[in-house]
Amino acid sequence: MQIVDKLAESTVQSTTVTLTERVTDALQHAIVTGDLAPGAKLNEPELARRFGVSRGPLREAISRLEARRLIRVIANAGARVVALDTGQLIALFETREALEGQAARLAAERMDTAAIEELRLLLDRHAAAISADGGRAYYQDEGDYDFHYRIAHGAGNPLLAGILLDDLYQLLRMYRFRLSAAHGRAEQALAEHGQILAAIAERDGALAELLMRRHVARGAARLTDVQGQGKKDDLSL
Amino acid sequence: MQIVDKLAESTVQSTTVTLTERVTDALQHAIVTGDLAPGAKLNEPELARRFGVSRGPLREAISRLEARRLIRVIANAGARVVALDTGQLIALFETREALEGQAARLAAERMDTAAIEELRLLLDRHAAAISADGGRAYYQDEGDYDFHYRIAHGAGNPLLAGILLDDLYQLLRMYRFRLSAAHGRAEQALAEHGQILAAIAERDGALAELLMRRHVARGAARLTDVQGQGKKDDLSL
DNA sequence: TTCGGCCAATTTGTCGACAATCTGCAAAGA
DNA sequence: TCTTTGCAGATTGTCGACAAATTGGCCGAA
Repeated sequence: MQIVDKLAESTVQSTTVTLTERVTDALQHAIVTGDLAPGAKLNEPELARRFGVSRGPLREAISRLEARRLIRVIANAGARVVALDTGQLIALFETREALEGQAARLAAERMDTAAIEELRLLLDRHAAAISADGGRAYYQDEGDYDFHYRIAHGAGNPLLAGILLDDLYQLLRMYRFRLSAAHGRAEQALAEHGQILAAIAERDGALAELLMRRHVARGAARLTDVQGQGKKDDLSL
Repeated sequence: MQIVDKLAESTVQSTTVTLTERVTDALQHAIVTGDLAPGAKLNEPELARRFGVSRGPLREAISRLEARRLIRVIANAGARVVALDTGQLIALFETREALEGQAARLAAERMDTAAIEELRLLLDRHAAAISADGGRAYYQDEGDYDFHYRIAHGAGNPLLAGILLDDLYQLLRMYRFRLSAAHGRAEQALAEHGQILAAIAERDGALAELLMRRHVARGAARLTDVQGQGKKDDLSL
């Protein structure tokens, strides 16, 4: 916090990007990466100076990130970065399990064969990356959500995709960032993706949903295993 | 829009309610009831005059209602009340099906016996109201969500409840208001509530989930039946 | 008649100042 | 010494003005 964080310049000159959008992105990044720590009090004048804008767009950014559950605002008392704890992590995965299971079911009903084939190629690329990495981790970057992102969109339900990808995704990233999950079992995760895709390709919605729900629940177990090696509840390390 | 809409005064003097919160409530009400029609352009100076506040809190209210999916904002072009259509209605119910099914499952695991008994009494009250009304409709007011509200809370997952009750509830109310659903089959709906509750009381999460998902899906069918009697896609009547 | 360009009016985004509320510290009282 | 109260400073909420972007209407050219 010593220099003014330069807001990202738009690389597409034909679309207008507001300061609020830029501050939202920058603030989100600072939160997800832990630069602004979980539970930390957010000071408006200070952050406005940091990002080089007035308090107006900064307040709007805070409000947007509140909607994404990264920030909690109490009227007249201020805003804080959301605190992380095991209970919330479990709640997040229970919620995602339901939504991603439904997304997989709907994808089995609605995804066209071209998109399914693209997804198969995507998993091939994942497999190659895992081999190159010696099978230690399943890094997808946005790609961990590239598969899930594709399924969420393939479900053909914009509301469902919006909740998963706009409302919950950044909170999940926050946990993943904090837990530095080297997922282990990369081949297993990839195999699960493959099974889900096979069920979708066979248009078996019930099976796709069941497999996806298991997959998400196993992801929860892996993350809580990592977390179990430290303090049980407080992730504010 | 001839007089200034008086913002509701707080009846609890010990807590401070911001203008933004008041404007959010008033604007939400105007949208859900159709006073501000689906698809309508929102004019900031006009609405600020209407509610007797400056544009700042009005903009904050708009942003909050965007998070609740009642408003769609395009940067530099303005905000509109969300348009309603069959596709979105179906998307809403598919999403609720997944979430409410999960809520029922979790409630079966976690709800304590006192809360279950209260819910049983609640259904008794619902039954009495239906009898008094000659069985024509299952009016619950907030009570249609009194049962669902209770289940969502009984699930013990604040994130899941938040999505259902904060993020999606008002959009659902908007559809219900518009479709004026006399649900018909009041006894059937009540019976389904009863079956869900019985499964929860028996701690049978899988059954509770299945029954709840069916119940929500049937609700979708009823609403689309009502809507099917008018224009197929456009609910902007 | 239709389409494109230009301009003025309006709306949306942002700014900085003022009002309202909260928080922390110091002093006084028990 | 501990607790309570009051006050000052800081922060949050709101206001109105200015800047930036959009929209609609009119005019001219094809």
